[in-house]
Amino acid sequence: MSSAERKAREKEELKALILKASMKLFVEKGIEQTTIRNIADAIDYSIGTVYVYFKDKNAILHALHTQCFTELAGQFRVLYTVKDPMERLKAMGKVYIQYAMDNPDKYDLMFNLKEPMEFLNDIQAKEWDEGAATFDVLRTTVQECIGAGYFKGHNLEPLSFLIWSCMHGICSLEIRARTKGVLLKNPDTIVSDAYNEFLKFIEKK
Amino acid sequence: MSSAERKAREKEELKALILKASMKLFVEKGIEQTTIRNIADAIDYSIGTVYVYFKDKNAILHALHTQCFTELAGQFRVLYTVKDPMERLKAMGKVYIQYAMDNPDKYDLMFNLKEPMEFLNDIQAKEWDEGAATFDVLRTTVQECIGAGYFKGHNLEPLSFLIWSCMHGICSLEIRARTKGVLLKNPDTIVSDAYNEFLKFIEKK
DNA sequence: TTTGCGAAATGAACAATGTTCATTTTATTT
DNA sequence: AAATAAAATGAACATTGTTCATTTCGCAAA
Repeated sequence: MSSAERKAREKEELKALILKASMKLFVEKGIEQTTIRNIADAIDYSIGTVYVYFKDKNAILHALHTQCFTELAGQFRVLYTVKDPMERLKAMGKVYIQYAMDNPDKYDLMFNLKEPMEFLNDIQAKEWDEGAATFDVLRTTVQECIGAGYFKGHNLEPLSFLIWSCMHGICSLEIRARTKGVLLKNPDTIVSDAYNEFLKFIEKK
Repeated sequence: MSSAERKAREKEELKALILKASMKLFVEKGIEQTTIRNIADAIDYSIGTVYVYFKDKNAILHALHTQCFTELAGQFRVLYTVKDPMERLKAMGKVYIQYAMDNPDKYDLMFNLKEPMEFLNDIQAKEWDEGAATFDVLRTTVQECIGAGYFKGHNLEPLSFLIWSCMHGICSLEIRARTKGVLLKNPDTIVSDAYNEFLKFIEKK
């Protein structure tokens, strides 16, 4: 049975190789500009082989999407050591923004992916479960902040959503502005400056 | 000279017709799924004609992009009657969110458009000038709010950006969640609920 | 009315892409 | 060594954006 095991492992490895090359090309040239032929070339396999391992181009996007969410969730793990909830909340924001700024293309893939519909019905849940899990971490932290006397008069669910929206909005607008090369008075510091403004709102007891 | 004038007018009309049909198809079937042939069919002209009036598919996207920003700017015009700056700021948020919720596909077009690069160098400025102009209106309002005693200890530029980010984040996440059909505990009211949380932060003097 | 000319419209043709599948190659077992 | 299963292949197809030589049209001049 060891040969079967090796085969299974090799299959996984090739699958991972395809994903790695795809991500590289997506980041380099953009999703639209990356063709299956490009991917196949990059890993020295034929076009058909790519289709043996992934149903279609969307399946690749899909897998990378999940991968990115898992990666971000991983970044959040360091926060479990931060006991004070407000400190943790602030750190979460920093980590989130840092991830988006370090990986603008991945962030784009995570949130701005134009999903060609059918995978809605298909596997739908999986990759957004990762997103939902991350949101749970945020909600819990906000809950603890409320317990510690912050956010008086606010409601947990919409407040958590608002906080996520703020972070997402900052990252989304910044990335968009960066790739277009337009507006924004202080492009270098606007993100951290905006984040500081955000802190002034949430820190008040 | 009247025939020349009429010809010029007819050209503009056909151009507008192409844009109208394109927008309809984009909203109906999505940008990727809308082909030049579809557009040509919809207006009973040939493929080539579309290319007589627009350099390529991107030029069409581009024109619609500008059109949407102009439309949103138009919605803001009602706000000029609101004297109190904080009331105006709150109303701006409402109008912004309303526009995004009423026209999710247009909003997507405005902010999530994957621009195939060259138009970066080309006409770049134009369509984002609309965005910049809108941002100016926001900044001015925030400035007046500060003058009225709000936002003590905050800085105008990053604060304005943060406020825009909040609104954009709310709309962006909601639209994304809606088209995927996932997460969010109270999908029906989450946007207005989050907006209300937002108000609690900014209303404090 | 007829003719001529410039502008507008056309659609066949091309290159590039995602995708399929019958065939070939490779690996494993008998 | 032969047989069988698995994996890899790339030619072929449908669809797309795009181009351009050709045709059609509108209108002023003869």
